[in-house]
Amino acid sequence: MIHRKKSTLLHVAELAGVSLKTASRVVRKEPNVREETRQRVEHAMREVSYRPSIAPRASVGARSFLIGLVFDNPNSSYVVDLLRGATEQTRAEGYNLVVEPIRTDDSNVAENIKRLVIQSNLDGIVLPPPICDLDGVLSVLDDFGTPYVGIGPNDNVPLNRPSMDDEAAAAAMTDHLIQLGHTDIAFVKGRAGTLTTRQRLKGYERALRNSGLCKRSDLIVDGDYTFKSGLHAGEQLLRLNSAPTAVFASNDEMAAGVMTAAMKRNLVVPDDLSVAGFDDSPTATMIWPQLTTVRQPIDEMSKIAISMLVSQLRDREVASRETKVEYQLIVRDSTSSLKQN
Amino acid sequence: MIHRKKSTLLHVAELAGVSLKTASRVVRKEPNVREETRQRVEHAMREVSYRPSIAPRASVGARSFLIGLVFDNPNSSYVVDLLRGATEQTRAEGYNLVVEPIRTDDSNVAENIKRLVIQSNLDGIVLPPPICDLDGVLSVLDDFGTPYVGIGPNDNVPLNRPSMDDEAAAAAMTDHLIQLGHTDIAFVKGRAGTLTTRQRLKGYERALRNSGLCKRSDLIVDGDYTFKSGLHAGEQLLRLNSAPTAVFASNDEMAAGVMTAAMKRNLVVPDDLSVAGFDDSPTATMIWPQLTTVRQPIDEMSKIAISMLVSQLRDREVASRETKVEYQLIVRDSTSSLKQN
DNA sequence: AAGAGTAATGACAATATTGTCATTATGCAA
DNA sequence: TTGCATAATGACAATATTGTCATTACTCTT
Repeated sequence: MIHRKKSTLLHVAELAGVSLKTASRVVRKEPNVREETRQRVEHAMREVSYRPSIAPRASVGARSFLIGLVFDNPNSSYVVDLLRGATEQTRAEGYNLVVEPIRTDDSNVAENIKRLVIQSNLDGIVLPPPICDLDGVLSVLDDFGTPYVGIGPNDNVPLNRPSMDDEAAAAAMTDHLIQLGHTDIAFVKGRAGTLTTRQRLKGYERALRNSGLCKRSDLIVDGDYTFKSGLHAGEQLLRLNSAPTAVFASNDEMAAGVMTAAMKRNLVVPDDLSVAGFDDSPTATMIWPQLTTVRQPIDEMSKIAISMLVSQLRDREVASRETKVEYQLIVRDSTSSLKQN
Repeated sequence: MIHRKKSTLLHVAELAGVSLKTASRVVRKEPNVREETRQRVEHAMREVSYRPSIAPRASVGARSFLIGLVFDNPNSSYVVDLLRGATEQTRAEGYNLVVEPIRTDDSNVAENIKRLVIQSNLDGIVLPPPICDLDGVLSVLDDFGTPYVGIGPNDNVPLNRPSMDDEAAAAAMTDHLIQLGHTDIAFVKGRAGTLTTRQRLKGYERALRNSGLCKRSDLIVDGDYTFKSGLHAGEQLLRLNSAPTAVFASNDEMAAGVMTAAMKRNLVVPDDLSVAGFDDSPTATMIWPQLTTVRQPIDEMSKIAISMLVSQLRDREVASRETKVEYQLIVRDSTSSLKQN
C-alpha cells in the first residue's frame, strides 16, 4: 500500500509565500487577487498536487457544497444522460453531487424532497421532469429558501431553466417527411396534459400549415408514450380507407408500436410506410429498421442546469441567460421517399 | 423562508447531562456506554431532532464517509437499478454516495478510477460489471489500499461479491420451455469470452441433459448481446430444415431480434415459435408480445455490495457472508405450448 | 504631494465532530 | 475493607478550511 501524503492548503500557501487566506481565495476563485499572486499560488498547487477537501468547508460555512439531483423518470437512458452531464459539470464547479431516486406516485413528494434537502444538507437541487412540474414541490423549496433549477420546457412558472424547443423540433421532423414527398402524414400524440405533448403537436401542425398541406383530423390520434398505445394508434391509422404514408409518433416507444402494427399487416417500413419517432432512446437503434428520430441533448441541459444553480449559489440571484439547447434530427432507415408503384 | 435551527451534538449532550464525547459515543454506536446513559442520550437526540453532520467527522478522521459507484454499462436500466439500491443502502449506513460514469473503452481505466478515489477522497468503491472484470483496476486499488466490492459472478479472483447464479437461472428458463413441450430448443449465445455467457450456456446444456434431450449443435448459435446479432441468429435458425420451436436468447435485445426475424417470415410468436430472453430489461415489455425472461435483482445486489463495503470499512477486514441473490423467472406472452396442428 | 478610494492581503476565530488520554466509578476476589 | 481490573466518562486537542474584519498596498485625482 502506497502511503499518500495529503497536501494541505497550508503547504501551498507556504510554498507560494502567501497567507492561508490568499491561497484559499485562489482555490475558491474569489476576486481581489493579483494576477501574479494567483499564478504563483496555482503553480504551488500543482507543485504539491493539492486537492481541496470539502469537509472543512462544509464545517465552517453553512454550505455543504452538495447539489442534489432527484429523478423519477421511467426512461432510464434519460436518467443516465442526465447523470453524465450533471456529474461532469458538478465536478468542474467544485461541488459534489448527491443523487436520489424519488417516487412521484407517492403523495407527499414535496415532503420527501424537503427531507432530502435537510438530511443531506443540500445547497441546491436540480429538478428534471416530471418532478419540476409537480404541484407543491417548487413552493416548498421556495418557502425553505433552497435554490433550485428545473429542466425542460414550462410555460406557467416564470423560471429560468434549460430546455429544448420541442415545437421547432417537431416541425423539423414533419418537414423532413414532407420533403420526402409525403402528404398524408399522421401524428401520434403523447400523454394528455403534458406540455411537451402540446408543443410537439403544435410543431407538427405548423409545419403542415407552412407547406400548405391540409390537416386531417383523422390522422391525429391519441397515445400515452407507451409501446402499446403506439401499437393501437398504428392499427387505427392503417385501418383507414385513406391510410397515411408516414407516421410521426411523439416518442420512440410509440414509433416502435406503429412499426409493429405495420409488420402485422405485412407492410414494409420504410417502403410502404415511413415511421419517425422522438427522443433517440436506445429503442431507436434496437429495432429494425433503425428509427429516424429527434435527439435531445439531455446531458447538455443537465450541465446547464448545474452551472445555473452554482452561479445562483454564488451570486445569490438568478442570472438570466440563454438556456435553449439545440435539437438534432437523426435520419436513419425508417423513413424514405414514397415508393413509386 | 423558514429558519431552520440546526441542533448540534452539544445541545444533545447538555440536555442529556453528559459530556460531548459520551453523546458522540452513543451516536457512533461505540461500546462502553451504560445502558441508562445511552437511553438518556437517545431521548435527547429525538427531543432536539438531532441530525449528525458528516463534514466534521471527515475533517477530524481520515475518513470521508463517501462511497464511490462507477459505471459503464450500455444498459441504462441496469445502471438505474444499481443506483436505486445503492443510494438507499448508502443512506441507511450513514454514508454518502458519489456516482461517476467511466469509459471502459478508454485505455487507462485504472488510472481514472484511482484519480477519482484520490480526488473525491473515497473511503471505498463499488465496481459493477464490466469494470470489476477489467485487468489492472483491482490491482491498482489493492496497491492503493482502497477497499472495494465487485458485483456479479467471477471465477478467477477469490473475492466476496454479490452475484446471481446465472447457470441456475438459464437452466430454469430452459426447463420452462421443456415443460411447455418443446424439444428443439435453440440457444443464442452472448458476447464471446464473458463469464455470464459461459454460465448461461452451461445452464441451458445442463437442463437439456437432465431432461434427457439431446443437444443439437446446430441449435446453438453465436450472438454478441445486440439486437442485430439476435436478428441474424433468428434468421439462421429459422432457415434450418429442422427449425427449432423455441429459442432462448441470452439477453432481451437478442430475443427481440429473434422475434423480428420470426415476424419477417410471417411466423406468429408464440404460436409458431416461443422466444425467451434474459435480464428483464425495459425492452422486454416494450415489444409485442411481451417477453418471457429472467429478472436479476440488481438493486438487491447493489445493496449487498454497499453493506459489505461498509462492514469492511468498519472492521477493516472482509467478512464472509452469503452473497447469492435469487433470480426470478418472469413468464409473459412470448412463450407457450406447442401449437397442435 | 496629499488624500481618498479601492484593491490586495493577512491574522485570527469559528466550525462540529472524534481521537487520545486521563480520570472517576464499579464490580469482584481475597 | 482493600486492592485491582475494567468499565464509564470527560477534558482537551486536532482537523482543514472559510468568514470577518483589520491592515497594507496601490491608483487616481486634485
